[in-house]
Amino acid sequence: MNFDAITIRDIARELHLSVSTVSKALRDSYEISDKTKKLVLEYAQKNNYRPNPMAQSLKKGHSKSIGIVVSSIDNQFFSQVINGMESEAYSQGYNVIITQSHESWDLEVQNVNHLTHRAIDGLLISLSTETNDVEHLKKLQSQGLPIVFFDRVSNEIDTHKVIVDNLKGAYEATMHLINSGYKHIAHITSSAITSVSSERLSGYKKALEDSGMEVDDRYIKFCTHGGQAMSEIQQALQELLDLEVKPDAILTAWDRITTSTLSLLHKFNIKIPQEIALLGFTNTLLADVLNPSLTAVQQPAFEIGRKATEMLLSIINSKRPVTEFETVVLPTELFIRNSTARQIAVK
Amino acid sequence: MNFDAITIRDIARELHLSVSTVSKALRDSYEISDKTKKLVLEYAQKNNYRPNPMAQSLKKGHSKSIGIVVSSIDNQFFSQVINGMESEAYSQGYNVIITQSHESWDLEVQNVNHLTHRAIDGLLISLSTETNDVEHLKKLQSQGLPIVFFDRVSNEIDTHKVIVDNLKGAYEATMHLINSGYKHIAHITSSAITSVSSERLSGYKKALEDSGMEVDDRYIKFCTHGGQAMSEIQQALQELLDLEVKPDAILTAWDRITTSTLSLLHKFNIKIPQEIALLGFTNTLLADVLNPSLTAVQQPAFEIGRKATEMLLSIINSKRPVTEFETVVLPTELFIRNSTARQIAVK
DNA sequence: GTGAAAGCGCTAACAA
DNA sequence: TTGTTAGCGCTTTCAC
Repeated sequence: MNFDAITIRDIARELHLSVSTVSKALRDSYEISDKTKKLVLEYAQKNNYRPNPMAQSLKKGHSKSIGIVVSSIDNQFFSQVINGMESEAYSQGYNVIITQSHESWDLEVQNVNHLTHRAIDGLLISLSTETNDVEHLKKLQSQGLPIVFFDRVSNEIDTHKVIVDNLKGAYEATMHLINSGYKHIAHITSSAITSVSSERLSGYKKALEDSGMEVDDRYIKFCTHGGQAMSEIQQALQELLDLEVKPDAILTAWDRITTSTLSLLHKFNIKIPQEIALLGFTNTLLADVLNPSLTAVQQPAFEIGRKATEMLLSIINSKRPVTEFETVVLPTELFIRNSTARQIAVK
Repeated sequence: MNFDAITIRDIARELHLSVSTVSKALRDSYEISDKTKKLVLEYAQKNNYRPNPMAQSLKKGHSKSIGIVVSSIDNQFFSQVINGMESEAYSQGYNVIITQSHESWDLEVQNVNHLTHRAIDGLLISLSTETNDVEHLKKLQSQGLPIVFFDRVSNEIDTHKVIVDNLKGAYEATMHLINSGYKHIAHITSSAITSVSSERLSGYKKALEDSGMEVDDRYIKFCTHGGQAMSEIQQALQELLDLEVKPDAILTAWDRITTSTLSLLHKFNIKIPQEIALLGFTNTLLADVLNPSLTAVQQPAFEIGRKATEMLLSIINSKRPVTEFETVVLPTELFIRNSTARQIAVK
């Protein structure tokens, strides 16, 4: 299969002009006479000429597009983030290329390599759960690729970052559970490697400690694959249910873990919140219509994406190397719904 | 900001070799001695050489990547479709570039133009709700860009297509409602322009007719923006509720309309299914844990994506122009849950 | 086994 | 106002 698209050269030949004249006419250069411009433009139009973006990029040294790596787009948090990114990027004349790591380090590396270097002018990335080793990103950065982290960041790399106040978000969430009277609050999170998990874990612990409650490791479960597999979460949950004192509330730290836990509690026929209350980090638009409606810690996803992109573009457009980096911390918001409603004793 | 990445030329200069030798060594050509290969490879490795994909694409005439246009990735149906596409594409050494039209014709055209021509080797597209005019696609196709439609197709363009049996899906869904005893079944769908909507509408009508029930246009509501705006759906719903005989069941034809309708019914404090039953097309993974659990027509999204990609790649890899096109029709599946459960009269 | 050179489609400095 | 030319980084024939 090959293209029979016309090139600038074809136009030049046909019109008995030089390629440069055509090129300039097409770009409406002041050097070219109106008559020639008109001629060229009309011919181009008629023959449906389109510049070859690759040749343009190669020539100009940039592609006017930025790469995005997220773990999974079927996570409303990330799709909202991406909407924010698109919005900012488009407004500045950039396009975005979206790829998914599916929480796998291998795929992350593969995607980054594809997007790599010059094919994109900059990279927006949220690390996969598995990612521990960020050498692939360090190298790219040292080669001059502007990178901005959002959500799951690495502290081994110095660059702009956009995160939320995970500690506070988890703290407030846990406090809400404590204040509602729950006594045995479990925490299901992903791998402790990620910045996000460890901060949320700290918030959870701090709330317990500040309330004079004991932090019991048996109530903390890690899903190292980020809960991509239901089985992983099922096992974590089963272990919690097998404890001599079952938890009466669960704080889930990740979008997918939250929704999966909800599904599993249904499957196990456990009443929420009567038997176990559930409070989760999630950006699903359906929180209100879940059964029960879900108390949730929500992140300003669109703004995260918008801000990260704005920062990335500022690096890209900077005349000189940027060496001063900034970390923007946005607030989370707690929406209280029925899944944590303390039951009034029914007589 | 500019890159100081090394090129094949730098390696050649440093190693006192020619560019062509380096190029060949890098590609492990049989012409090059092991010694030289080793030398080049090591140097490249050490200095973290990466080929410039744009130059490669320009030279080779293809980019090994395919473009995807969907209306919105925060729709589980599309994210599942995309997963299927990625899966097939990766297995054949292709990458995917995802863009969103947000149900807007303008954005669709803009995205297609960006992905356009040579920057991608082929296009997978589901039309936006607004899209009526497909000239932009016709032109591209006539220039040789392989295009495969999925989900929302255009019958003005002759190419491979992957769809589901929308008529049957809607027919069975409506039949389920009828058989459950519902008498006044409303239908909320998007713009009738799209193939999908009109087929589903036909299925709905056919079921009513086959059951000897009257098709009443007042019970059919169109959301021309695909339900992107909640207000649109709210108005449709309000009009249904204002009818002298309120519907006792609603069939929603689109993912977003389904979930929004559910939210609105909650907001209006309408009991589902007691007052109004709800049955919708949706691929959300949360159908089981919604309140109430949602009877849904689900599409084989992953397979749609996989199949469409397989077909696209077959065109791309075809030696000669493909002129025989095929439309694959996959089945939908009806999952019966509580949102349509006929109430046993409680004494 | 290695290298010179042409060219993918486009842009832009410089000539005419 | 128009044309010539030299690349952008890479691949690939064809010489040596």
